[in-house]
Amino acid sequence: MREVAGKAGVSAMTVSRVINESRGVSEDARRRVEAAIAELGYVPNRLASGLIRRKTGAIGVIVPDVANPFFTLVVRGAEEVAWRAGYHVILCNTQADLERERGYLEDMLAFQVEGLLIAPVGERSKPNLRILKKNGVPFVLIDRSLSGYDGDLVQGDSVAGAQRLVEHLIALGHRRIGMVTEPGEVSTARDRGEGYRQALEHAGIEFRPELVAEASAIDPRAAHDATLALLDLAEPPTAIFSVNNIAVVGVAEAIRERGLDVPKDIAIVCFDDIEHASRFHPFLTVMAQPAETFGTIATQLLLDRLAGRGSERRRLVVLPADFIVRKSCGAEAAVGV
Amino acid sequence: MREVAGKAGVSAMTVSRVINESRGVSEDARRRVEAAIAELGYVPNRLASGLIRRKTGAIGVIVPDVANPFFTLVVRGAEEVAWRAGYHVILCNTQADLERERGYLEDMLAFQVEGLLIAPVGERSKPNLRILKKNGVPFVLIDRSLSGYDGDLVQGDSVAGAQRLVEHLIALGHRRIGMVTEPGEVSTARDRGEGYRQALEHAGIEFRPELVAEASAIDPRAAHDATLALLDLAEPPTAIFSVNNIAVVGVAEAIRERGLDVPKDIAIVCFDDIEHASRFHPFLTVMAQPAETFGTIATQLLLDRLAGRGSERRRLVVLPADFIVRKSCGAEAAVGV
DNA sequence: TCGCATGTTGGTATCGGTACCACGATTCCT
DNA sequence: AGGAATCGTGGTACCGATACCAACATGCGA
Repeated sequence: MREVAGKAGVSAMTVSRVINESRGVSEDARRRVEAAIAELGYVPNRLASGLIRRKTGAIGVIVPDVANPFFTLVVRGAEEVAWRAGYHVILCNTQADLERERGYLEDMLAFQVEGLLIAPVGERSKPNLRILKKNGVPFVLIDRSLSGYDGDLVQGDSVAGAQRLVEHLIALGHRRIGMVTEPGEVSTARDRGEGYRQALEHAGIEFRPELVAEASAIDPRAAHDATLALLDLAEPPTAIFSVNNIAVVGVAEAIRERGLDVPKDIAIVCFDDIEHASRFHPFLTVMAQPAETFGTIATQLLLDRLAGRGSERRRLVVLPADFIVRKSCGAEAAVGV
Repeated sequence: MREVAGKAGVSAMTVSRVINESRGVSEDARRRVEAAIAELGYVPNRLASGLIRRKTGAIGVIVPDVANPFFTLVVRGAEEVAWRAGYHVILCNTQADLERERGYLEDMLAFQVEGLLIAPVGERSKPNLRILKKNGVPFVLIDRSLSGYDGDLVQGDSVAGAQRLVEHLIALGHRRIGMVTEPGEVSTARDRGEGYRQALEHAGIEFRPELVAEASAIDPRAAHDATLALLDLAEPPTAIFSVNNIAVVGVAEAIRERGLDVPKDIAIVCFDDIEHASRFHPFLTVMAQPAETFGTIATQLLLDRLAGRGSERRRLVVLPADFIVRKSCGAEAAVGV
């Protein structure tokens, strides 16, 4: 920087003013400085300015798995909005591991990010979030809530969505409906289970615990194993509701392994669409969540807070999902809400 | 930090030593400092330490589209290796836009990242990379090369892979084989086109330019339009080779739109697998690239350079793809190389 | 007993910018 | 014309950590 100042025949202060486009610089001086910057290929050091201004222009996004199509889109949406607002995204992938989540949170603080978007691993993430509170860094939860959490949150309507999917199965005549779910510490899994139960109850069908198989992790393989357990019951289900798009991959593999045909032998529905898969081969009946919108809105909420425009109160955004009927249940293809 | 020092009854220097685990601190002092850190929830400021040490512990990853399953996996692989080495990943999404690419590159420099992984937009990215050279920041290209580039590079064997796919189609009796490709400024598109031509040549089939449709962008919609042009030819192709997994989504949509059946009426092959889609519904015959490995190896190369372990010469890694025969060509399913 | 190596600690300058204040030169007002 | 307001500019301290050096206590060998 001093080099630039020397070349332009001005002081470092004036260079700083030019970079930050603050007024109070003569046209003449500005031109000389800009010429010097271009010639030297000078790029200002954000660490230094961030240090004194306490603004880094970076926000952190922490998700369990970027390779999950849902979170991929969330990240893309977040990145898009952040970019427009002049912010950068530092992406962290926790692999659904609490220790890593904690490590990343601390590191984000160390990097002085101005705020965070977080899809927490689960209930046990609470102590991790407390670190944030303690350091006064604003954050917005995405997709998953935590019991007792009262901050900003963007989530889908898991209860209603799950209910709608199961009602669809019931309307097609299914009575033994299985559910493949993920660990109960994830709020969406709990909510979708609740929707599943409500649908059964409204239809006067008894809830049977043995028809709910909990996968040990958010992973197709775990869902695959859970599905096999359902299929090997004395009275296997005639339809399966998969808690999300990752699990449904394992569900399909297990069904294929048992030589069954979808939808002839068994019907499938699931939460979350599989973007490219469904365009390539529209087959699965799903509740499609507007994943990218999760990212854009959450980022918007965060940016509002950073700009001091956020209201005092918490802001809770619930995004509805689209019910898309395709072929995996044998029903006539049609689109409804 | 001074607060911690005060609480522990030592100087800031000693606190710094404890944080950095450097020796020369008594057990007694160390314990007091650690207690103070825990009690105050103190997190060291990386900006400040980065400023003086000229090490930020961050690397940048710049890709055209994180939502592309290939790059998603690349990012996951990179993040994984970086994390193990104590580095963080700052993710940038250029949307295949040159201006954004340039903006991100400058911003990464401003953030003082120690190195970069880049999948460049295309040939026109060269001036952007020159900025990096000028500032002496090491970087590794991923997936795509640039003519005349002589730095580190991790890429797939596009020529051989494409050739293998087209040979498969020829072996099944196809003679009019179309190709849906992307803009020629992307090296992989050029290489795959080359493989396509070689396969035809070896089989004594004349290369017909009208059977190659170039999509205007890396986007299913553009590929869709290009495919329609092929299907509406007086003599449409009996098979289509799609340049990648994103394009094939548009290809399939166009084929469906024309009321054709795959593989009965037309065969499809493509480069890159669609991870979740292929597990859910194994259908498409593809050359599956080890995308995650692209990320891990590229990051490893970069880390080597950062540690000064990189050799003087460029390092070029070419990863072979797996040929996976499924149902989209009507051939018997089998796995080969 | 002295000199010196070793181990522990604190002081000071510094990384590269920016906030804040001060200063001289204009311009404008009454 | 004299004073105030405005503009352009530079000087200095400082953000929070670390490199480097100096200072001190201790223990050892000669």
